[in-house]
Amino acid sequence: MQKRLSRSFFRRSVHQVAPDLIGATLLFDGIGGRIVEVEAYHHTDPAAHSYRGPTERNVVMFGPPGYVYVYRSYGIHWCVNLVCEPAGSASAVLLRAIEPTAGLATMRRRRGLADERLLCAGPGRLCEALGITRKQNGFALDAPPFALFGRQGTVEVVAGPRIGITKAADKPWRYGLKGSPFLSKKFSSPA
DNA sequence: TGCCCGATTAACT
DNA sequence: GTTAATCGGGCAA
Repeated sequence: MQKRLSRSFFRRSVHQVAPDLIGATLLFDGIGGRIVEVEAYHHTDPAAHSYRGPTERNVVMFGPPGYVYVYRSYGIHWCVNLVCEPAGSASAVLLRAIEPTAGLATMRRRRGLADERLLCAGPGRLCEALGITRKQNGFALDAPPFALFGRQGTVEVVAGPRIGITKAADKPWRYGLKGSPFLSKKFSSPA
C-alpha cells in the first residue's frame, strides 16, 4: 500500500516538489489517480500568478504549504495548484495530467467521454473529471475530501518547457512521467 | 471604466 | 490550423 503524504511534503522548494509529485496518487472524494504531469511556478517567475503580489484570486498561494489553490482559467475551466515552501513565498505546482485509477465511471460521466486517455489529460480536464471547483480553493491536501499518496519505487521523470505561457517560456519547469499515454502533450525527445 | 490578455478546451474549416 | 466561449487581473486613460 502506498504511504499517505502529509502537508510537510510541500515544505520544500517548488522545484523539488514538482518532480517528486510524478507518480504520486491524488484522490478527491475517492476519485482520481496517478499524477503524470505537473508544472512548477516559483514566486520569482513572471509567469506565476503570484508574481505581482496577492489578489483576491491567488491569496491562497501566499498561505502555508500543502493547500490547494484553484483558479478559473480563460473564464471557463478550473485549474488546481499545490502550494509549496516557504509559507508566504507564493510558489505552487500546477497539476496538468493524471492517469485515472479510481472512479472511472464517474469521471466518464462528468466528462461525457469514453476515452480513458483524455479524462484527465490537461489542467481543465483534470478538474472537471475529479469535480474540483473554486469550492475547494484553500482546502488542505492531507485531509478529506483530499488524499495524497507517495509513489512506489522509482519513476523516470522527464522535463521540458511549460505549456501555454509567454513569459519565461524557455524554463524547463514542466515535469512528466516518461512515456505515459495520459500526458496532456508529449515531451519532445532530447536532441 | 474600458480594453487586452491569459497556467484551456472543443468544435470548427 | 483557426476560433469561440467567458471571466479576473493589469494597466492606460
